Amino acid sequence: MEKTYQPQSIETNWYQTWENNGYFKPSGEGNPYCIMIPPPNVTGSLHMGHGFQESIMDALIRYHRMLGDNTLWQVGTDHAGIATQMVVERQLDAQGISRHDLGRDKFIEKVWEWKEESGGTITQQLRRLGASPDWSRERFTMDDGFYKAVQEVFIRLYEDGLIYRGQRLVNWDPKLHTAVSDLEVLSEEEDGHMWHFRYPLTDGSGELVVATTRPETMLGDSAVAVHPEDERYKDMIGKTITLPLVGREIPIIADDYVDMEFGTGCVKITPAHDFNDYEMGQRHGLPLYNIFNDDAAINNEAPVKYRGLDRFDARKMVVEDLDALGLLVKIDPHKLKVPRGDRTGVVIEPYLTNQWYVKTQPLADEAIKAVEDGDIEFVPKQYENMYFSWMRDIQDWCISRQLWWGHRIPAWYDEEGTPYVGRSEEDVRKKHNIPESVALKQDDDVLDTWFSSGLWTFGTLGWPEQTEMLKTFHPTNVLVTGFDIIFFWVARMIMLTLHFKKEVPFSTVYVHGLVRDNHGQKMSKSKGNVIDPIDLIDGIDLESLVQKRTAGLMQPRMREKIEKQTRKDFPDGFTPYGTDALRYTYYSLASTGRDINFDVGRIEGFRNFCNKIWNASRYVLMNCEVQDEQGNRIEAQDCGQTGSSDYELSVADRWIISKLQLAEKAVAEGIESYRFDLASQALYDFIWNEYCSWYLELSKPVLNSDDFSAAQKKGTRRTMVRVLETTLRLAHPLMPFITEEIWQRVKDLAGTEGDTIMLAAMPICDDSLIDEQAMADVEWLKGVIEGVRNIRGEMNISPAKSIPLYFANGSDNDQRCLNANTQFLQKLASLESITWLNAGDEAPMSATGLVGEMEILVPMAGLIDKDAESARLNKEIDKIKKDAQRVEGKLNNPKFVDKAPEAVVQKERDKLADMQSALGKLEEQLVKIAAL
RNA sequence: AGGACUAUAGCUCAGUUGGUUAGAGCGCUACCUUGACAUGGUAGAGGUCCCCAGUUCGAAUCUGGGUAGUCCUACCA
Repeated sequence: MEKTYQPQSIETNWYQTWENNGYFKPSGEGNPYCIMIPPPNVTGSLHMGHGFQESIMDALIRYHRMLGDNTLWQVGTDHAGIATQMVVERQLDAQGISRHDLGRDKFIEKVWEWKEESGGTITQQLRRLGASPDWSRERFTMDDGFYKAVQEVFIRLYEDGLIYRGQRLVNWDPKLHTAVSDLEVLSEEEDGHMWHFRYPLTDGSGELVVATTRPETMLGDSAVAVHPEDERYKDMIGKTITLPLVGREIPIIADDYVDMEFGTGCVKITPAHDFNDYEMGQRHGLPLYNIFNDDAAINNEAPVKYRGLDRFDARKMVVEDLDALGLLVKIDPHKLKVPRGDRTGVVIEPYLTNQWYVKTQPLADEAIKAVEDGDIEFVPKQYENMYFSWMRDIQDWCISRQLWWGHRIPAWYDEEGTPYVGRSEEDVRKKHNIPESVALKQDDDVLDTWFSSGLWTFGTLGWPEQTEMLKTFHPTNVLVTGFDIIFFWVARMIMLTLHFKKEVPFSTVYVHGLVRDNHGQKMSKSKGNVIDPIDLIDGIDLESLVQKRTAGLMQPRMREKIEKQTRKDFPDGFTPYGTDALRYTYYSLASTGRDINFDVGRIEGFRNFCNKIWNASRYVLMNCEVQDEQGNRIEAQDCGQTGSSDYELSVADRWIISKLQLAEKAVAEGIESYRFDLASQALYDFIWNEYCSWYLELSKPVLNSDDFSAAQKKGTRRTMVRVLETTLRLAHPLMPFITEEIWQRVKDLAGTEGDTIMLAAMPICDDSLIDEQAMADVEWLKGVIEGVRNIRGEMNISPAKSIPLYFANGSDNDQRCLNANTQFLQKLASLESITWLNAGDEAPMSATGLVGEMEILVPMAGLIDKDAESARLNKEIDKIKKDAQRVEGKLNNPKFVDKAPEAVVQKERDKLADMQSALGKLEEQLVKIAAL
């Protein structure tokens, strides 16, 4: 074994082996356990959020697999309609080709080509993380099976009356020329203006002043509204306005919706271009004047002068023209929320079109009930509120998209535009008796990507066929996801699955937080703070990192800033930390679903942890094997065969076995409650602070001294290697690579068999192996050693210097412990001699420490400076005094003594007695020292 | 506007049903190349648990009110 842990040399090999041997497939035995991967975009690449999410899923999967469950991690990718189409369009754009030049079929061919070419990126990156899904079952949301499922779902929903086609306002993306759902629109506050215009009454009796943030829409006004109670305008209700620039005569109407306090109290109403106005238009039977075309440029409904103008140019011209007519009152600066497409960033228009909708209310009712009844549980719980509030106020879901890449809508139109829904043109003709003479044309639109991903849990398992996989693994156990797609995906999966499967898609939704940078900032390309998980695994030099972060940035100023920041934050780039360290970092930060701030400093600590495990294993092997000079095994030593009894277990052996049980319990509890931070913490603590720091140190005197028998040595070797082997299995779900690498070398020494640690048994806490006496005895030993080390440390006694140690005021138990642990003490505290003082024995002048009631003494002669020891004692005395005062105060308070439970009071009394006794001893000692 | 969440060591975070001497990792200080490991060891410093009030014998923990931050939902032209 190498002297230090080198992750890159072991990771890819093991992954290959696992995958090639089919270890990721369900075993076919045991309780089913299934997780569906949230399918990443097929053309995407791995970011920190994926890394976090996949690491969590992989830990759960590996844990359950090792528990013996029939474990399936279903993997696949999403066709991601808009995102993918945009990527390919951008590429074509670079060659000066538009998708319209190619035509639909050719374009789609191009997208498939692109998918073949780059679709493997993310799945390869998933492998680098050590993820263990069943790749043989990999799916794609546009593969044949999914096509069938999507069709079936659409048709059945249509037949159930839950899908309809309707004309209404939608969110229109003028760049993509498609409708998008409410969720795909992001509204941010931006600086804008409020324009005030005069609208003259037709009869010349006066005018109204309206305020608007969107002057160009006045070309489509069909009314002006005021509040019915508004005294200022009461008389004008029912009169008409002659709309400037257009010349249309439009009514002044009264509606409660108008806020008298806001602006002038008069609202221009443009039903075709505003959601609220649309509603009002419906209430008052107002006509709709659609003044835009698909590009959001002015169409022929508007006066000739404005036709063909872009909406923003039109705005300018309208304002200028109104000003020229003396109708512009004023322009105020105004902050307003501007709706933008989440993909394109352009301003979204409310636009009147025909679209397909899912009637969500009936589906949502069931979906709410499933969570209310506890059939689905969110972890953490508070996300259920978010879910409920959205579901209870859900709008119909616009599912058609005017894109080319996606699932084509299974609807055909005759020449009158009547839609017929069916599996194919033939099917439609048969169902509706449409003769060949009538031409049918399939709907050009495709379905919202989330419509197909909503079928993910059952679509991937073979539905609509009743497959064995479907029967075995559905409903799945847990969905691991971010809160940002609860509405997009989780809610819709629940609705669609309940409707079609009559069962929930999963029983638990584990919602994790967002991965941010170390300052709590969202990672984004434009901020230049993105960290690629692969770079953490493989390492990256500073120049490449700077290059990566600044590539493709538009503004040179940002570029400079990002470069500077990067050089400052990571002057050496990243060294290769390896997958296991990265994963461990994620786990350590995965607490209660809150966002995590990823600090690169932490990963280094866990890389060191890997190194610790590595070297501890080297030490164990060194003692359990006869090795050549390179450290290769020549032969195994006898580590106590399974079933043999020619060995003895020491207190230390029984202690570490006990501690191992507790660690097993803590890890299991952590994983099962999705507290990976607690699981990883417990494991870290056990391995580093108990196994390495104490147990392996305690093994040294046994193995290196002739004072111990062959049976004792064997007992130690046996415990050492078996605890290591068990710990590796315990750690495997969190750190798959290093554990496999080492396990292969120690398994036979520990009497274990198996081809891979992946399929070995997860260790489970055995209470009968917990030895309270052994744990107490080792605590005693640790107390004495730490006491001596404290004196050494504070007195600046060289660790190389062997010192004598005296024990005073010890009990029978202390003496028993001492006798049992003499050699350990001698070695670990580096003692030259040990002397037990009975009552009345004269003690030399010493530096002292307390272990319970017992005193340990390090003679001062030649070692200890009087002043330093006085200072040390004073420090200790002050500390205890302060604490004692507090406890005394409590006990002197009669209310406390009367009202607190007796056990609590007694505990305080005991505490005080201990402190007083300690104080007495220390003070006595201080006097002695001072008298020198 | 409504709602959720967060505030604990210099930094990133734990802290179970109110009873601890409030913890961990990193960083910091001093010492140490001892035979697994300097990606290491030993010892240590470091906290007004955001503020105020309340409940209680007792509050980091419960209640109310503030302050600051993050996020979600809905939005007034």
